[in-house]
Formats: sequence, C-alpha cells, structure tokens
Amino acid sequence: MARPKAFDTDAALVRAMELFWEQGYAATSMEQLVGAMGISRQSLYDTFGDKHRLFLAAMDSYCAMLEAAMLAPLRAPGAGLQALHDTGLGIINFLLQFPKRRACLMANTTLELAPHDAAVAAKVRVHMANMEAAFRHALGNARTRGEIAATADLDALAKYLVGMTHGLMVMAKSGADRATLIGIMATAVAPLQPAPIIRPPA
Amino acid sequence: MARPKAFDTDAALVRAMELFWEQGYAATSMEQLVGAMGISRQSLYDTFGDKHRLFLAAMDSYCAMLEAAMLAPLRAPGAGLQALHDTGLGIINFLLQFPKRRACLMANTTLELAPHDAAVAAKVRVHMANMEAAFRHALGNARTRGEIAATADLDALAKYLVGMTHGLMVMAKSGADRATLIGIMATAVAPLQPAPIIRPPA
DNA sequence: TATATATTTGAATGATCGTTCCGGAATTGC
DNA sequence: GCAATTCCGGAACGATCATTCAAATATATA
Repeated sequence: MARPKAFDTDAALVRAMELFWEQGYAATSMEQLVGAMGISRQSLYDTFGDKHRLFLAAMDSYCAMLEAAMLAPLRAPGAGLQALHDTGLGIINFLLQFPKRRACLMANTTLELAPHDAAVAAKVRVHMANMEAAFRHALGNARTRGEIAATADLDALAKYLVGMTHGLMVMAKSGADRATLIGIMATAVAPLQPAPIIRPPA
Repeated sequence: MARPKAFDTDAALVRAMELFWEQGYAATSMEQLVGAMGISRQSLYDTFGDKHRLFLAAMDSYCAMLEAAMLAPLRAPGAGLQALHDTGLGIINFLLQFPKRRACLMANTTLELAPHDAAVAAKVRVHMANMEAAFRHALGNARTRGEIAATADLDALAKYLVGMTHGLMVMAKSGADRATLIGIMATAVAPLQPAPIIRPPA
C-alpha cells in the first residue's frame, strides 16, 4: 500500500552515534548529522524525532555495541579472572582505537549532560549497573575457583572496577599513552590478588 | 590619567569559572557569562578577550583553587600516608559539595574538548602532571617512613591514583552516593598497603 | 492506474550564537 | 576644567542553531 523504508535505520543510527561519540551532544549539529547519516533532513526528523530523541537512540546503539563487545564475555558462564584480565586489555585497546581519542560515549555524556538531563542520566545509570553486574558475575566465578581471595567483597570490587574503568577513559582522552594505561591497569588489579596464605603477625 | 578598573577581575573570573564548571564550554553562552560575572559585555571582551581565552583563564583559576585546596597538603614536607588518606576523603567531599554534581572542570574539559582543542589539552596535561607529582611526593614520604611497602613503585602508584581520582569523578557525576564513593576509595587504596612481612610460599 | 507512504530538495522559520560598534556616563590624573 | 580611560546599556552584525513547511519525485499495494 505504501513505499517501504529505503535506508537502513540501524546503520544511519550508528553513524549518528559515532558523531555524537566523537564530538559530544552540544557540539554536534543536525547539519552534520544529516551529512553523516546519509539521509535527508526530513527523513531524519520523521524517523528519529528531534535531536534529543536521536541522541537517546544513539546511546542505546552505543550500549548495544558495548554490550556485545565487552560485557558479553564477562557474562559468559565460564568467565573468571582470565576474562577480567582480557576485558582490561580490551578496554585499553578500545580506548586507543581512534587516533582522535573518543573515550566512551557514556562517560562523555555523564560529564556533559547527566546533571542537567534526567533521561540521559537514567540511561547512564542503567549502563553502569549492567557493567557492574557483568564484573560481579566474573568476580563471583573467580572467587569460587579460588582465583581471587575467598574473602573478596564482590560488590565492592565490582563497583571499584567500574570506577577504575572510567578513570582509564579520562586518562586515555587526556592523551595518556598505552604504557601509562597498562601501568595503571596493572596497579589497579592488585586488589584482586588472593590474600597470602600465611598472614603477617598482628 | 585614566579611570582605573572598577571591578575585581579575579572575582569575575571565578564566577565565569563556576559557570563553565557547572555547564561546560559549549553549553555556556556569553549572555549567561555576562549575567554571572556582574560586568558588562564590553568589559568582558575588553578584559578577557573572546570566549575561548576566557575559558583558558577560567581553567587557570580553577587549577589555582585546586592547587591550594587539594594539592598543597600533599606537597607539604611532612605529607605521607595520612595526607593521602585525607586527600581521598577530601576529593569525595569536593565531589559531593554541590547538589547538582559538577565533577571536576579539568575532567569535564578533557572529555568535552581535549581531542579538538590543543591549548585546552595542554593545560589539562600540565594539571594532571602536577597532580601526579603531588601524589608522588606524598608517596615518597610514605615509603621512606615504611607506611607503604618498601618495594612500592612510586611512579606507577602516582599515575594510578590520578586515574582513580578521575574515575571517582565520573562516578560521582553519574549520581553515585557517598557510600559508593567511599567503598570505591577504600578498595582503591588497597595497593598502598605494605606487603606482608611473611610472604606466602612460592 | 489509483492511492498511500517514503524520500529528497530547498526554502523558510524564529531563536540564539559570539562578537563588534556606538553613545553616554563615570572616574581618574593633569 | 580637560583629556584619557573605563564602564554600561543597547543596538546591530552575520552566522549558525534546531525545526518546520512546501512541492516534487519515487515506490510500494490494491
């Protein structure tokens, strides 16, 4: 009865997401988005609504990408300390993949918009909770297997790793090189080491 | 021979800095700055130049404030582990002081502008290097006194603490409560604990 | 073919952006 | 008082912002 959509909605959204990721919300104009997404301005408004709704959709697109690339391995049934270490290295590679550093759309958005935009803040919190849960799952496996101390506080460590991850993001975007990031990461995972079997005398 | 400046340049700059701190660079208009600084538009341009130069001056103002409040205690000759712990708590209080969280102007600016603005990026790097040096000074004292392990890698720990600090900032701005931040901080300082005197058997 | 929707192009909207210009009032040293 | 400089209020600049409207063309079903 009617002409079907001709362009790939998800692909266009990914291009919008990448632009927001690189430039931020305020610094990205609808003009630039029209150019990057490869569709007309009218199609953009018809399909995605206004700039703010497009941005929320772009956040979802970004989270889905992160979920598949970074969090899924941590959620895998067998994920343990090795998966945590792999994820750490994966994060560093992720942060260094673009010559003009982008850090993380969620972290960027948190600092740019979270206190002034409730819808954005809610999405950020959900994402951080997902990240924390993924870390905790792998930490739980690691503790069960004795890869980390039996007394390890899973909740505290998971929250700590989320915080540490965001610290790395800021450092990476400020220009830190790979060696610096690796060094920070290596220091950061010290709290994961199992407690010594023989304790020092009290 | 001529009329002297009537307003307090530094005080006006502090107000501009606070607005940039709360809203970011792009989201803050000259109109708002004129209102907040309490001077006329013409005086603003005559005294501070354009928006970008005003922002760079605001970054300096912010750094001077941070330097006095947070870094000076770490640089004090006697500063050691206690000063580091005090600083940790001070950072958390600093991040929670405003109901509408501001995080840190340097961190905000890093994520908003650093990859696209060389002058801003340079200022951010200087500030981070200063922070790292302050941490390292206190870490050095702490190691000398045996408050942390004699084998502690001062450079690595200092960089790590800078990274951790920025992680806390993102978490705080995303809405994390005091207990969460304290928990992350408590976990984060674990690598500072001295190594056990009796090591586990290899 | 007729109808309905999709898409594009281009113009137009009103608002706001950063910045500059102007005129007059205020305040100093001479 | 005079000249020099600072401040203020307001208008004006061109540019860009997000968004909408209008008209023409394309593609599907029925």
